[in-house]
Amino acid sequence: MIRWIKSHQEYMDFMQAAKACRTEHFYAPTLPSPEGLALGITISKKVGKAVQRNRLKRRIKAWCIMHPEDLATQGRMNLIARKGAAELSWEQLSAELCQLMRSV
RNA sequence: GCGGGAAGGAAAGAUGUCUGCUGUGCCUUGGCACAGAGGAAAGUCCGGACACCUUGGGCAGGAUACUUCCUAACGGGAAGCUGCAGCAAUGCAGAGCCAGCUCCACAGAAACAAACCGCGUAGUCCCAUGGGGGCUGCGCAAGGGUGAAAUGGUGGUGUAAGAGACCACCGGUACCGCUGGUGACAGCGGUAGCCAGGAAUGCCUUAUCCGGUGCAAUGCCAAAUAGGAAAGCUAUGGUUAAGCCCAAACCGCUUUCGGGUAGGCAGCUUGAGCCAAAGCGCGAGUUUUGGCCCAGAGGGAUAGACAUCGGUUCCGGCUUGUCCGGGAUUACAGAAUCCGGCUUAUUGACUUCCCGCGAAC
RNA sequence: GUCCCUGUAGCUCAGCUGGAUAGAGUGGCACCCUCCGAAGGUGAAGGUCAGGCGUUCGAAUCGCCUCAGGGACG
Repeated sequence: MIRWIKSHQEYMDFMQAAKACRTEHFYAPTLPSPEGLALGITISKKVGKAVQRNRLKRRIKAWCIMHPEDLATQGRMNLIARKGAAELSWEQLSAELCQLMRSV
């Protein structure tokens, strides 16, 4: 079961993250954690306007629910979207997320 | 048919499968039922409701500006008035330079109460028949030239030369009277030479309105703790949420350092609400009656993927049309306390009305 | 939520109490200098003054409305 990170303080912990993975449109710092998997999503205003940011967040959430076999079993991760991520199609997005999760 | 102009509404998708989210209700406590973004939710350009701030007053400051009306209010809207643009439909603009100050570059004599050239004339000197020229002084706004702008135009009287100095007509301005209109104003008649500028989206004047801060307002519960330290101002002082002052009230106030907590509930959606009919009003609107309940998140839900059918457009086929196949595209954009406007963004279209020109009848 | 600032040559900025031609540095271009470069010198080009409307005789400058970018506070 995925736990979504919601508090501001927990997001600030990722400033000190040692390990990080990156692809063309995403940057994901990770932290070790004893309990199960925890995911956070960060999309800044540089990515697009409010409609595009909301749609990208919903798509990432939906992909994580549909592909639990690709995700790690434990650890904390913050998915930060970079410029251009809102223009990706569904196939491109899932391919990039697959690549990101395998490199963890 | 061509060209132009104005107004308006609706928001381009529909269905199914799988996987999910938020709220409310129900009970067997994890299932079911119902509901779940917009016309602009946006920009934050205005106006309010609501909440808090010991109190009262003044100045300062801000906003608006033809008239009447609508509205809770408005810088919004409706109907008109005047001016300008346009053949017209129509569009755009709107207090006051007879209170004071300031500015009007360059050019020009002069940019506000003006003499450079010029037109006249008195004295004097020179050449000297008439007359011409120089210097000093005075009168003159007709002509020239400059400029965006130089004191209304035409004709006459008048004069040394001229001039609204005076006269006639025309144009403007101010005032008076009558008529129409709630009013801005319009029409008619009369009087006055009054006719010496422009800029208040320059300072400003006049009239009207405005206290400040904002739902992270504010209230309650829970948790935590050190009512701590230093510096400054101190009763002719300080504070009273704001630039200043006064009154009244109160006795501490300001800055820095250090420590703690950063959870929950309410506010939070029944409202200047929406729909329909009837009445009133040219209209913006408003009154009555009946019906309805229509998002409430809090790292922020309202969806993601796939399939089918559509819309628009492009390419190909031939069986040329309510055809078949393939590709692209399917706007702008996401509630955050809530309303009333304004402004901006917007795909493909649609509806209604008006004006001009041309043709036919 | 409440506010503030900025927009001028490819880049960094002046000019902002209206006055005509919008400047400076730097970069790019051409030429000179040198055996060749660098440095230096000379010359020309390059602008919708973010956009629109208005005020004025005249607007980069004043007023209003938009657009874009950046920032502050709790």
